[in-house]
Amino acid sequence: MAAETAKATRREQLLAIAAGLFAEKGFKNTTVRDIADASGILSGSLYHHFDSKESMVDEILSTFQEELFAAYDAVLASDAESRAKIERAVRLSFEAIDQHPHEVAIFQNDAGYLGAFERFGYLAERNAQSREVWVALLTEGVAAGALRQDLDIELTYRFIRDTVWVAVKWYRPGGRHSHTEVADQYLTILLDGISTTTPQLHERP
Amino acid sequence: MAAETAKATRREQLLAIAAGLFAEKGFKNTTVRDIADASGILSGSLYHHFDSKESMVDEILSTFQEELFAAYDAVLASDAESRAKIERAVRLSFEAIDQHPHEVAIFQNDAGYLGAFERFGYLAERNAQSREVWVALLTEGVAAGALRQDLDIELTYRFIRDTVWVAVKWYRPGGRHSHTEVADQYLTILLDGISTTTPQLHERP
DNA sequence: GTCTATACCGCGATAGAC
DNA sequence: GTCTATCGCGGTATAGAC
Repeated sequence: MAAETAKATRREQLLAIAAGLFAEKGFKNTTVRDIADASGILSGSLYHHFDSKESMVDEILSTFQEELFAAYDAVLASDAESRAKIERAVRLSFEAIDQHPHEVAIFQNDAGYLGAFERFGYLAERNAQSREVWVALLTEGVAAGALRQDLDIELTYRFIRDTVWVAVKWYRPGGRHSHTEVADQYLTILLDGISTTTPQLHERP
Repeated sequence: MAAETAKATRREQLLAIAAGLFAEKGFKNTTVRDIADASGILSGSLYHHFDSKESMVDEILSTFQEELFAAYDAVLASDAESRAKIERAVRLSFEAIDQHPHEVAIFQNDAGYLGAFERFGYLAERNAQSREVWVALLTEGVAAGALRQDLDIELTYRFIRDTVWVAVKWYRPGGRHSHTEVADQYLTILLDGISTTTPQLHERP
């Protein structure tokens, strides 16, 4: 297994370099030569490790998604309170942005383009799966009385999904705010809003 | 001026077609031949109207941004109450998504790539300008007591900016929700949160 | 596992006829 | 204002030497 690890390590090195470039410049805008240059080898040599540029991004995304959705499933299956589950799902997402910023960025920026190919059909499936997770959490939250009764679940789901993942555009691991701090601020806004007036019972004397 | 209108109209037709393709597939991923095909002419003919593909996206973005920022300036300069100004700025943004979805999508998806060229330096300037508008509105809101004192202005600005514009990914003009309905839901969440518990005074017995 | 060399294609753009 | 024809570049990918 030592030999296998070494082999896998080289592969993963190259994938990590590719992921950084894909995230920074976009899949289509990153050339095979860019990846080779950044790896210190020539473009032809990359094809000893991978079939194609598409194969590289495929492996990057599918590996990440597998890990991420296993984590979501664990939250959904847990027996915590409704509100706690929602908080954990949100924190999980910011943690993913912290630990896999390139993968998240690639998914955010290029899933639309890649999803058009049959090979990347699983991206749409994962999207549907994510929707199910959140709709379940929100529906449960409303039923349990933890969330407002008048919420449009579908709209709220889209807001949460987009507003969480879009943070990858500016969040930098090791920057001024930790991912837990960002999650705290986000949850405060999401759950209680930015206004000083109380919700439901509008206004005070 | 009738002749001029006809001339401008042809130009604008082509730009509108290009904008749709840029928004759908991305700037880099849209070929000059795609645009020509969709316009019913050959690729060479496009160069009678425009210098280059870059010129096209330049004209699309700069025209839109000029209009948008004039609207923001009007809100900022108005003498409405702090909270009302914030609401108007948000509604303005959803209105822009409704009326210029292609332009917003192009900006969201390709500003990063395009901004690297000197020619598109104004994109970064506009970004800074937008930040100034929002930081001013939020600072004013906190000072006036309309917003929580403990808000991280910078973080809140980024949340609002991203969470508003990202709606272009799923909002469809003429779809199930009008842009005003979406803005209503968004403002409700932003200002008051989705939770049923009251803010500030955390917890109950 | 990497390099040399190269095939092949689609891209943005141009020149001149109509 | 559009078409025909074409150039030159840079992209992905391949074959075989080292």
